[in-house]
Amino acid sequence: MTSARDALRETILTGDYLPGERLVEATLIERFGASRFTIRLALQDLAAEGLVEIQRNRGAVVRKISLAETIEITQVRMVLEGLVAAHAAERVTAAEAAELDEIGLLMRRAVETGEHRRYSDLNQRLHALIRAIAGHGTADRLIDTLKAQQARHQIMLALVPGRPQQSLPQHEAIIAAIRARDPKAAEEAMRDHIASVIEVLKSLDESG
Amino acid sequence: MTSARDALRETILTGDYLPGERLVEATLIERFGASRFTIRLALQDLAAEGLVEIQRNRGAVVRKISLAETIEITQVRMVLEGLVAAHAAERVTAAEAAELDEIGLLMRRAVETGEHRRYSDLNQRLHALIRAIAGHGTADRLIDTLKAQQARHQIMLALVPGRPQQSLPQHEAIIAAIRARDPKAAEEAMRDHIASVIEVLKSLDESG
DNA sequence: CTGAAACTAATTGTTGACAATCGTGCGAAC
DNA sequence: GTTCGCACGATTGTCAACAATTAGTTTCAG
Repeated sequence: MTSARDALRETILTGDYLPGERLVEATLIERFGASRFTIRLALQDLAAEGLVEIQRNRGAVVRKISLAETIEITQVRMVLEGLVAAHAAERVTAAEAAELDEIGLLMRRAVETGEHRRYSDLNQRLHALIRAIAGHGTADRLIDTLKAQQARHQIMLALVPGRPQQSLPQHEAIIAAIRARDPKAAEEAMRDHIASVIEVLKSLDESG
Repeated sequence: MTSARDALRETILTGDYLPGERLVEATLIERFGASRFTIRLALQDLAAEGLVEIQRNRGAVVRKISLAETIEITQVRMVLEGLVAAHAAERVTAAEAAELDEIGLLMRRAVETGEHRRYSDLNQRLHALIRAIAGHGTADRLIDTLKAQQARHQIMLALVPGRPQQSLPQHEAIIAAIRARDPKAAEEAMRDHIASVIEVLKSLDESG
C-alpha cells in the first residue's frame, strides 16, 4: 500500500503533527494500519521531500521550518513562478486567455464583496492555471515540493488584513501581461507579486 | 551502511550505468556488497533525486533525460543561480571579493593559453564560490539536485569550440556586478550567462 | 547531596524468508 | 505462418523476527 505514504503526508500537511514532533514508527503503524516496512518507506519519502527529518537511530521528526527558511523558500518560488509566468505568456492560447480573464473578474468581485476565502481559492486557481499553461514540468515539480514545505505558513498569510486589496492589482497585471503574450512583463509582474508576499513575511519577522 | 547509496549514486553519475538501463536489485547487491534493504533504500533515495525512475513491480531504471528536459532544467538553474548571484552581491565581503577577482584573473589567463580543462575547473569554482557567498540553503540544495540530473549532458558542453571565449566576458560581468554589490546587475549577468548556455543546448537540438 | 557508571526500556536498523507480480518463451489452434 | 493463451522463471513487494543503538533511570561511590 503506497496510500499510507499519502495518508501520512496529508496528516503532516494539515498540521495534525506539529513541527518538531517525533514520529514514532509504532504509533504510525497503529494510526494508519500499515506495516512497519510501509511506514518506514513513507518516512523516507517524506524526508526526501523535506517534510520530515530523519536522524540515524533517532527516528523521524516533523521538520521545523523557521520563518527565515520560509522566506528563502518564497524567494525561490518567486523566481520559479516568474519563469513559469514567462513561459505561460509564450504559450497561452485564446481559450486559456479567456479563462485567465474570467478568474481575474471573479477575483475583483470577491474583493469587492469581501469574500476572502473565495479570493484565496481563486488565487490558487490562477496560479495553477498559469502553471498549466506554461507546461514546465521541471519548475512545476519543484514548486509543488516547496509549497508542501510551507503549507503551514501559507495559511497564516491568507488572514493578513488588507492583503487582497494589495494583491488584486498585482494579479491583474500578471493576467494582462500573459494575455499580451509578453514574457518579460509576465515574469516581472509575477515577481513583483511574490516579492510583496516576502515583504509581508518579513514584517511578521519583525513584529513576532 | 549508507555509503552504498553514495556508491550507487556515484556509479550512475559517472555513467557506468547508461540511461534506460535496468537496475536489478540482485545485481546491485553483488556489485556493492550491500544488503537488499540498503540497496532498496538507496534506489528510493535516488528516485527522489530524479536520477532513477521506479515503476511498481518493474524495478528501477536509470532515468533518461531528453535534451528538451535538459533545457528545462537549465532554465530553472538560470533563475535559481540568478537569485543566488543577487544574494551574493548583497553579502559579499572584501576577502570574498578578492577571491572572485583572482578566479576571474585565472580564467582570463586560462582562455589566453587555451587551457580548456583548467577553464572548466575555474568555472565550477566560480559558481561554487558565488553560492557559498550567497549562503542560500534552499536554492543551493535545488541547484545540487538539478546539477546531478544533468551530469551527463554537462560534460558535452565543455567541449563546444569557442565557448570559453564567449563565456569569459560573461563571467567577468558577473564578478564585476557582485564586487559592485549590485544585486540586480549580478542577477542579470548570471542569467545572461546561463541563457547563452541554453542557446548552445538549443543549437545542439537543431543540429542533432 | 552530587556525579558518574551501569542497567533497562523504548525505538530504530537489518536480515532473511515468503508472497505477489511481471515479462518471456513455448505450444496449440486457427 | 501468425496469434492467442498458458505456464514458468525472474524480479520486486511485503512481512515478521532479531540485532543494535539510544535515552532515561536507578544505583552506588565520593
